Amino acid sequence: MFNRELKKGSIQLLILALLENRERHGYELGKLIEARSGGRLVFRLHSLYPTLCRMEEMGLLKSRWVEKPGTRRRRFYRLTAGGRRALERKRQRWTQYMQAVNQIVGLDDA
Amino acid sequence: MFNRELKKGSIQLLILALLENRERHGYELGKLIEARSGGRLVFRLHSLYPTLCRMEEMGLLKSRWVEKPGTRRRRFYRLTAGGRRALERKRQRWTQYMQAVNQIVGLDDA
DNA sequence: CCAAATATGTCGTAATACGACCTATCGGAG
DNA sequence: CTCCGATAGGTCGTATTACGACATATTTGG
Repeated sequence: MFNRELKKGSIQLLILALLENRERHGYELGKLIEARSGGRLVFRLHSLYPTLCRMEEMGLLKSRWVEKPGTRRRRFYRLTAGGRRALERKRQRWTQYMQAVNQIVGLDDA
Repeated sequence: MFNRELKKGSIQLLILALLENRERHGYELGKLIEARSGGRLVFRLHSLYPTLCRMEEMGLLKSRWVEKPGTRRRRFYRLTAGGRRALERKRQRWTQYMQAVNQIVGLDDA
């Protein structure tokens, strides 16, 4: 629904926020973003996986494989200490960015 | 100040909004964005010029050279009818996008 | 006279979301 | 039983786009 370029830069914030309280796997993250935005914000799964990989390399996430009989294997991600700090930083940046754009575009409140 | 990726996708909205009521030239647009965001949002001029060019090709803007004695030549841009429609569309998209992200990230209001 | 601000532009790079494509398992409908 | 959709993970190449480096020219102020 949204412009591809508009979505750039927010995906990491979204992932970090969804992992704040519990560990989740990639597919779940994609579905959650779609559900919580009322279907308006959709990230393709094949966009999420490379991003998760990158974020693990950056030290923001830690993953582990979980294999249970009766279910397919899943890779669960959880926040590291660095990821938690990044979440706070990105939340602030996002808020300030929103305010800056709104000030110029002439939207007082969303 | 902001992440490069975060800024992608909003520059066209900003330009269209600033041109809503009067024509302006490129340098002025850059300075205005910086000033109105309190210096927080800065787009380099050499990012603006190609964007303005693209937007003119897309039919959103119309430009004209203005040469006055005593000043350098400037290229002024103004909105076309299509640009005006694009502004409304992008304003709505931006608002909805903001709401979707905030819903997931857990920010109630900016 | 020289520096800074004004004013516009080109070229190559990096980041990243997506489309196309691939693999595999599970539950339910036919 | 078979096929399909949902679940679950992944690779590779492409398009978009903001930026850094670089180039150019004029005007104003110290």
